[in-house]
Amino acid sequence: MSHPAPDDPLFCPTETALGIIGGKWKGMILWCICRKTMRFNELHRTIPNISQRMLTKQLRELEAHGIITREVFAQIPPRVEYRLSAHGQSLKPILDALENWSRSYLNAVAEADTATDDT
Amino acid sequence: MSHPAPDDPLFCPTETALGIIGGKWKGMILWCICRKTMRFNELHRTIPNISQRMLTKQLRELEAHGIITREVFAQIPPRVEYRLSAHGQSLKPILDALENWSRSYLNAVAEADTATDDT
DNA sequence: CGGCATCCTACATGATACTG
DNA sequence: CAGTATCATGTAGGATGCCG
Repeated sequence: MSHPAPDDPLFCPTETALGIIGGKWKGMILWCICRKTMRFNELHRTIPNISQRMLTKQLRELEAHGIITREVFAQIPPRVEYRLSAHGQSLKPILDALENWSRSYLNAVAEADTATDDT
Repeated sequence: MSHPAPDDPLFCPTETALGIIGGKWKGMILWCICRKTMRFNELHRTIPNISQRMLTKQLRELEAHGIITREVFAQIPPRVEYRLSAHGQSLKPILDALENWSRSYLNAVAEADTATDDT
C-alpha cells in the first residue's frame, strides 16, 4: 500500500483530506452530489465548463477514494448514477463548513472593497 | 474586482474556500502556522521538500487572501514572521475538522486493507 | 536570512474525435 | 448516454543563481 504513515513526525493529516477533495473540480462535483444523486450528463450540464474527460477523471478519483459510489444501470440508453457513499456523507459537515466560511469570507472582502472604493 | 458573483446560480462557495486553502502546500503551511508563529526558514525546515520559491509563493497567496500576516523585523540578519490573521483564525475549526476526518478516513482504509490482506 | 528572477520540465487540463 | 483515446497546450512546480 502507499498511504501516508500517521507515525511520521511530519505527517500532516490535513494534506490527506485536501488531496482527496482539493482537485480542480472536486469541490463543485461534491457540492452537486452531496445534495442529490446525479447522472453523468446531469453533472456535465450543471458544471458547464468541465470537459467530459475531466468529469470522468475526477469522478473516478472520488470513487477510488471511497467518497462517492457509481451505479450502472444495464439499459439502453445507458444510465449511470453517482451519489455520496456512506463515507462521503461524513464529509458533509466539512463541505457545509467550507461553504459557510466562504460566504463570510466573501462578505468581508466585499466590505473591504466598498470601504476602499473611493469613486 | 474579480471575485465570484454569489448571485450566479452556478456559484459554488465551496470552490472559493478550496481555492484559498487547496494549494499544493497550503494545508501543510496552515497546519504549521495555525499552531504557532513561524519564521520563513523555520517553515522551510519543517516542510522538507518544499522549495524556497514555492514556500514564498504560497505564503504570498495566503497573505493576499488575508489568511496569514507577514511581519518584517528590520534587523540584521533579517527576520520575518508569519502567523494566522484574525480571519485566518476562523479557519481553525475547518482545519481541525479536515484533520479529524483524515484520521478516521485513514483508519477506515487501513482496516479495509487489513481485511483484504490475504497473506 | 529571506527572498526574487530566470529557465526548464512534467503533469494537469483542454479540445476533438470515436465507441459500446 | 456515458464514456475512451489521442493529441495539443498551459501552467504549476523544481533547480539554480543572484541580491539587499
